[in-house]
Amino acid sequence: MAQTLHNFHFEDLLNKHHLKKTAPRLRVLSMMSSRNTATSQPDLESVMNDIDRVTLYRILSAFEEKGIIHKVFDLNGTANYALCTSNCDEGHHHDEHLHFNCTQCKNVYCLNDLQLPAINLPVGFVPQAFTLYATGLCPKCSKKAVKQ
Amino acid sequence: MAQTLHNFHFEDLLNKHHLKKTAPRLRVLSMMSSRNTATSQPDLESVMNDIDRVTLYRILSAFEEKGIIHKVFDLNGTANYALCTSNCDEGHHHDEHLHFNCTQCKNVYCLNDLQLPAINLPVGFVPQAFTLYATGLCPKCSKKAVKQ
DNA sequence: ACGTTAATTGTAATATTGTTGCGTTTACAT
DNA sequence: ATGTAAACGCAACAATATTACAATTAACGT
Ligand SMILES: [Mn+2]
Ligand SMILES: [Mn+2]
Ligand SMILES: [Zn+2]
Ligand SMILES: [Zn+2]
Repeated sequence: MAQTLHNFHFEDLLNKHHLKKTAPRLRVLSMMSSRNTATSQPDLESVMNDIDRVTLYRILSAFEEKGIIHKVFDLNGTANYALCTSNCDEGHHHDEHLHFNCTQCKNVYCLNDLQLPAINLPVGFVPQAFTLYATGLCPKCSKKAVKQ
Repeated sequence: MAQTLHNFHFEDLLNKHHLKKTAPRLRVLSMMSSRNTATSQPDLESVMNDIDRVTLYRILSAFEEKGIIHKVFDLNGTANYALCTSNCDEGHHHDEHLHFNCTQCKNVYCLNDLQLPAINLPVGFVPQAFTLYATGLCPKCSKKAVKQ
């Protein structure tokens, strides 16, 4: 998100979901909103190395359950987390956008604006949610590739 | 695959890729071809508990590299493996089909016949491959749901 | 302000998944 | 039959995730 988000936004967000405003939670929200790509669990852990690992896992699963963030696995099966932009409710996510995983920088981009085309499944399959994944080069890495 | 595949098919397959025909490899191929869903790493490990874990990992990554199988992460980030049906080459996969993950039985189905619609990405993103994921109820589980 | 309490965090222990190094075995080409 | 590279088994380790429980603290009513 290029937009600067302020702490009281996060505090409101936590309030709304009946979650206590704690330092670790605010820091996680702040870190994730300061990036334009999803944040991997290893990243989160190394940046917030003063916060206990278990606490981080609990914060992440609480946020995910409340519909504040959503989880995406990248090419290597690593968990990445990004703020939900759509109005995701407790237990019901609506993050049916494209996830672009750059093979160079490994970043995962949420392309929220890209709406999925209609899919019709074989008989018997009852879909609940779709996600489209793409791999390739992100704008930064494709630019670099041209220069060389 | 409902079709019964015979051992000599697997032996030919291994030959083609310059892989030695060993008992563990043949058993992995046999197990995977006997199922109509992808096989999870935990499943593989518990069924083949007499084969060393490391050997299984090495077989899986060799097969994946050769384009014999492809890897899919399910909802929980667990690795699942399925035989490639498209002509996948060494290092180049073409498994751009839909992966359906049943929320009930947790099985991952490769819906090979379902071709992906065209997607146009924002400027700068250079795609290499796409995968479409869906979650929901598979035919078996949706049938059970109706009965209750 | 202050005390109460449920929610949250920290700590330790454990489980699961995946990797690396190395010695032994074996498939297969000659 | 024999030599050899490939594959396997074993041990040790690394990374990721979960559980149980004790200590702390944010939020609430007074
Ligand atoms: Mn996303
Ligand atoms: Mn598949
Ligand atoms: Zn990139
Ligand atoms: Zn099912």
